[in-house]
Amino acid sequence: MPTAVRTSGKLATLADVARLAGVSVPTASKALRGQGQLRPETRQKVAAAAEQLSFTANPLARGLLASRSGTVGLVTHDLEGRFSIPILMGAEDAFGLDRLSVMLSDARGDAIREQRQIEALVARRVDGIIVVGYRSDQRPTLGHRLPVPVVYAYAHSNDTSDCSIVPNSFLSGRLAVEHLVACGRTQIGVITGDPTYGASQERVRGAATALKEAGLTMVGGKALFGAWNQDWGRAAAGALLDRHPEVDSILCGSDQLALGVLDTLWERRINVPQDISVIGHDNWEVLSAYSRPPLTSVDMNLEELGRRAAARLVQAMNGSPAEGMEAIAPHVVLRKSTMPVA
Amino acid sequence: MPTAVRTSGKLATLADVARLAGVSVPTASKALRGQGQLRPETRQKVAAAAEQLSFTANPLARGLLASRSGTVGLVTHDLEGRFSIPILMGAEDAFGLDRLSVMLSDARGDAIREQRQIEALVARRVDGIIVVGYRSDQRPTLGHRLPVPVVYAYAHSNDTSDCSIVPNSFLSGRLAVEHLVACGRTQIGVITGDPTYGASQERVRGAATALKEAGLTMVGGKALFGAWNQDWGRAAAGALLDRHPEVDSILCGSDQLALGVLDTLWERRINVPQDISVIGHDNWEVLSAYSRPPLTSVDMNLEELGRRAAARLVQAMNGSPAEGMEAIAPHVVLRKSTMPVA
DNA sequence: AAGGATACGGCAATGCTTTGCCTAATGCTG
DNA sequence: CAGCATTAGGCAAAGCATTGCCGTATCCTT
Repeated sequence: MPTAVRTSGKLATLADVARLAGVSVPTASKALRGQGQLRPETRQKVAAAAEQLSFTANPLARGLLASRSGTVGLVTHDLEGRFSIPILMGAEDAFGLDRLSVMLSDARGDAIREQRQIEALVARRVDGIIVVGYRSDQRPTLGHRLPVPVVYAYAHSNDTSDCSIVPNSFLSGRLAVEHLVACGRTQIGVITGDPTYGASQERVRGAATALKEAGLTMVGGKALFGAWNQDWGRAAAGALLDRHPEVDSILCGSDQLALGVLDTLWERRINVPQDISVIGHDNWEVLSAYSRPPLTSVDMNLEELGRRAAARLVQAMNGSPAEGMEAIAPHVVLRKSTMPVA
Repeated sequence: MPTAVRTSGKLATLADVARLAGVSVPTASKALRGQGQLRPETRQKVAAAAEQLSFTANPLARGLLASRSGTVGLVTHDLEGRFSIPILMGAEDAFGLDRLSVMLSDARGDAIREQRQIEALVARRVDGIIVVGYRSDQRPTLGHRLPVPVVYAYAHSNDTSDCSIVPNSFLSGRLAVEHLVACGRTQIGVITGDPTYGASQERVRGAATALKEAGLTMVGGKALFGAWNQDWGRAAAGALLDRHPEVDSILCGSDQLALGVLDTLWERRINVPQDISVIGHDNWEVLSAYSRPPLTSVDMNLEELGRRAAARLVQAMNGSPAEGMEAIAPHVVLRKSTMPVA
């Protein structure tokens, strides 16, 4: 009997176990949970019976008694997108260690929908909720009237007394520049997306700070803001090259932008990474690993972010809620689009 | 009091509602569920009380009694990948938030892990399970000894008495060819990925069938199998062009392959779509929508697949399990990489 | 051998909702 | 006005696991 799941009809209850072991139900419970005063031999008898019947305590009954369901809700806004998924994986991972199950729901960027999802999760008696935003930016708090703790991930709550876990975008920009500087690049241009994104601005600030520390300035004096797609990457790269042919490296706010930049460089027969090095952001493997050349990119460590969020939530569920914002440090993933000057 | 979630302490129980309404607990229950013989005025009194306290029945207690938890498990193998997510969204959609919640777990392609996840879900008393494969291919059944119904999505079970919902890969290949033929293309080459993928073979079969019906043959006589990445797309396109310069269209087994093909065509200054039309598979927006030119692609309708899987599971949970494999029809998403010959 | 201490394990209650059954009250009919 | 048919709503049990409390059996001590 190798598989543990072998029941085909109803699942065994503790009463079945107790009967088989020849003890009362409470005794069986104590035996399995290591409680009470029982002879070791009794415990073993019960354990054997439980094993034989593949018994697992009904979490509904257990939860009813403990006023804990052992489940957490995860509300996301970006399920088809790039960012929720690693966060979700990290969270699932971390919750698994605490024997918590994740109830998933996708609000698809709709606040009304989100409200309904939250209500549904609360109605389901989840013990806590993680809300994953669809952009790394501020978002409205859910308030403090919910009966369970909430942790905000990726997007942070506008209420500083909430607990939020976010990527360290400032550091992302800084690390990218530091990498380029380490490669001996001195003429660094910055192309990024929608300027209304706080993360975008933060990265640029981080980059600017690092440049200043290195005694450099951004080529063109400022970052080129636009849209988060390949087309803008192409266009912006063209403009940058036309106006500032001295540029020797380009820092991009996303991998998609970087792909667009690579397109333009390719078109103009400019060698990457020798003549111009390119670094992206997000490290979206499918884009970065197979581009030509494969793209060096700043990884936000989203799985770690998910794990942290889960850990914070568990903490809060155990009565020690955390406050404020915690930023997860990114790291640079080296590929072939950057290299030291010859 | 606009928000429905306003509780800050413990959630109201039915006893609270009953007390407020001045009736007994069972009466309150009947009133809210539309059961029993009650005066309309009593029902309203109870309804008002419930509303005032934002009462929702504790699903743990309810589930305990009904032997139904109101949750379904979703085991995926491809959380970071492309395919699970739309399926998951479709399923979530179909279950509806008030009725069934989705418990997510990611087995990451590991059979042992999967086994554990399934056990955990069963231990949680889910009412049913959807297993999403990581490739559209055959996979081993979980057997029939589980206490809850299982539906296989994307990958089908090797046991035909299981219920599986899969993409119609044959039709994918056929539709792609039909589209190219409708564009007046007659020299159609086929580039695809790993030949061990059943879906890959199926698509090629579908394409071959459609070609035959149109009185055509595949350029080079057979499909070029390789790997599922951009590099192979580039290489295979190069080989195809070298050996068969007459080719006027290329059918690719994935969008990534198609991007590689576009690279090579671009490099050789061949006009897409005029000189050679390119069609991809999977319709992965981030890749297909921003390539140059944007890529026409066959969409597997994965959300629909998820919805169907959910519907089948609900059916099975209600006592009418379905058997066998159901295939979801794909559709072609037109973009700029294909056009009629001038 | 008798008294007390200790080890062992059972009883009952708890958490919350649902449903079948039964009683009390109301209304109607002759 | 008496008696039966309805109607309204309460009581109790069930579903399952957990835990505090208490009784009993065992053992030790003197």
